[in-house]
Amino acid sequence: MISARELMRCRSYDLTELTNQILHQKRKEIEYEEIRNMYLLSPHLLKLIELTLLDSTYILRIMYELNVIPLALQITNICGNVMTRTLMGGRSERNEYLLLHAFTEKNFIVPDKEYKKKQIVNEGNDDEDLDGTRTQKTQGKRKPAYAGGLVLEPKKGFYDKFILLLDFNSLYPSIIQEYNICFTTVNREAVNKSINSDEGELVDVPDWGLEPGILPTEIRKLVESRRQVKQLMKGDVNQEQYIQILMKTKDTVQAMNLDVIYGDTDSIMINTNCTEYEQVFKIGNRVKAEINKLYRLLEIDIDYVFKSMLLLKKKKYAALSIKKAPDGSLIEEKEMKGLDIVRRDWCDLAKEAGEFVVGQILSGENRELIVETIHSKLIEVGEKVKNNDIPVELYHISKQLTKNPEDYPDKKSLPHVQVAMRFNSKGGRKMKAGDTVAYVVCEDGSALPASQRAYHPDELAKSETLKIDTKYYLANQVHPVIARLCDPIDGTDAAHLAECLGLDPSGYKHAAKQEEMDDDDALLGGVEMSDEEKYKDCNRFKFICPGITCGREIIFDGVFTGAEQFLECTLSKCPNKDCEVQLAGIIDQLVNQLTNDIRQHVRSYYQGWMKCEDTACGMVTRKLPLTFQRGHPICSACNKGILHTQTTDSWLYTQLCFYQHVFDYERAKMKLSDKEQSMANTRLKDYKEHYDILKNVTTKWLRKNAYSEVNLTKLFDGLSVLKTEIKMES
DNA sequence: ATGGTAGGTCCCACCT
DNA sequence: AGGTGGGACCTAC
Repeated sequence: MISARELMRCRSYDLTELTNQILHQKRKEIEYEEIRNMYLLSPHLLKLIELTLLDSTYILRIMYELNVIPLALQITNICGNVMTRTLMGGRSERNEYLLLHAFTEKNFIVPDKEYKKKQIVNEGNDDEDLDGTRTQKTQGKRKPAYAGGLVLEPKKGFYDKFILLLDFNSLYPSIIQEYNICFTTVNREAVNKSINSDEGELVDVPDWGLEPGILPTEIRKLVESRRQVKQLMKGDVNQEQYIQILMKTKDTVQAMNLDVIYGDTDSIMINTNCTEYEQVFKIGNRVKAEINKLYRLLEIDIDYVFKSMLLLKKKKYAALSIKKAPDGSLIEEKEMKGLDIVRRDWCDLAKEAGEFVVGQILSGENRELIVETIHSKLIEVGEKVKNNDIPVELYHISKQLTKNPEDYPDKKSLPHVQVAMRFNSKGGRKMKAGDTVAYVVCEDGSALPASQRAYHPDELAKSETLKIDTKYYLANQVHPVIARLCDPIDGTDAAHLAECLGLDPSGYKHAAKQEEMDDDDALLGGVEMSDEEKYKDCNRFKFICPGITCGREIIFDGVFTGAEQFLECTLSKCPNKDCEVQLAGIIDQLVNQLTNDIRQHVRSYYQGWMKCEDTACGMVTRKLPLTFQRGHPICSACNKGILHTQTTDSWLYTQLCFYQHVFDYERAKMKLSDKEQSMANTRLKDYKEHYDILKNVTTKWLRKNAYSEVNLTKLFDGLSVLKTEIKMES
């Protein structure tokens, strides 16, 4: 059981489940009451003995299948600990032994191990023992000892363009190597002070000149040997092609807007807005190259290319990954993270329905068709449930006991604890901490809340009166799982989904979708945007006509006006009929105006007005607060929200692109009819140089500023956080 | 005594 | 009635 916990993921780790999962055999369970009876007749007793021996062979065969002994031996050889201890689980002891050997070899004397009690958030005397020592009986949340990985707010929604997933390989080990983090190199006093203070002061990274520490050296050995093993396992598949891609990276000169849609700790997801596999790889490799330049050892790499993706929440998404097989064909694979479907505490009925829905959404089919298919599937599920046409196993819900059942202070409303208590009261095998309890929610004639109507599957099987609570399963299992998946999908909503399942839809709001589109999203969104859309938040270029009798405000929205034989250039003359001013003749004034406008925007960008992200607070300030959380300024008004700059670099970038666009003669020409194009090439062609002058003004500003070519901002935001982390923020 | 933090979701008690 | 905070569980990294 312990080894299986370490080596595989499973709903439950009891022998019946493992035998089923690994050996694909059905183990016969004997109920406690039966055992006594089996002693009454010798054939029955023989049967009992036979079953017991069979259990032993199951255990041996499972260990064989999982390679338990060779793997444990390998770990023990590497760490130099005791093999029985390896087999007993517990990871830290293995690390301790590995380091003890490494330090001893270098003639260090290692201090005795200290056992420290961990601080509980809610200070109080309630779990103080008689002798005054603090116990950890109340496993209330501890205050985290240090800050963990940053998780970017995802740009939720469904994507059908290729998504790149890049991640740092073995981030923490690499950080340790990159910055030479070791017990021997880090200022331990400062670390302890930092841990014990509430402020979480930062500790400096070790000086660059120091000798490599023991920890980084050991980690390098481990990472190297792991890399070798991986290489051996991979064989020579794909290598040639891999290198070739790498070589062509330089060719991708085209400036691109990298749209970072999500990231968790050591990874970044980029919407490439692209539908060509090879092209996606080029983009990915460019990013990779940019980032890897920054570090000595830290290395980012392309992990996945997703063909379509449903991004729901932090740590919750589904995607269709594609890989090239050795024969060149593309292999698709579903990748699901965090969704209810991958959790064991939802019943299979809900999970299977959810799996179907995810499959549909990712299929890339026509949206209306998908919605229709989902609806009819739900109608089918609803009817099957009502007609008792569902195998009872699909209703099983599993939850693990984290304490022994009797140790829960509030067991009344924890279904799995109640079921375990009843099970234990029968005598025989006792369910205890770490066991997984299966239960079903039943109608039992009482009016109690669902959480108090949970029964062991055996109780349901034996009872005449208990019945599956079908409404609970439709409303509280299937519906929420499906509704969450469909949230970003247009054409359906919680109420409609409920209706399909045969539930009363009035309780579910026909609410608008949860759309969290901010300016950034609009700018970089997943769909290819029209120019109007892309530049909708931009300031237009306005100019007051200097004509003595005119003074008209002229708005430049493009190069050409009118159509066909009446086609004109916006620079030819003032739009005021009675005004004779030739705009192309006063190009210097226009250049001045444009330069001023751009300066204004750049200034406002550097002035750095910030706004609190908490809309309830809404604080606007230029004063940088004194408190930071992982590199982000915290609003001093509400002490909660993160302050964001109002004129963002991406906005400024778009604004400059907009000016460029307005004066782009060649590009505007492409959109004209054939007849108009020929006019643009003849009668109007002299205006081109005037537009070019204005266009070049903006191009110069775009070049001048770092935010121009590639929008890596978010990405580097993430990276700077990583840098902060290695300063061991407490 | 027996790796960690971040984060979503459900449920209940408690408050306004 | 509706918000909030904490416990419990499970997952991502």
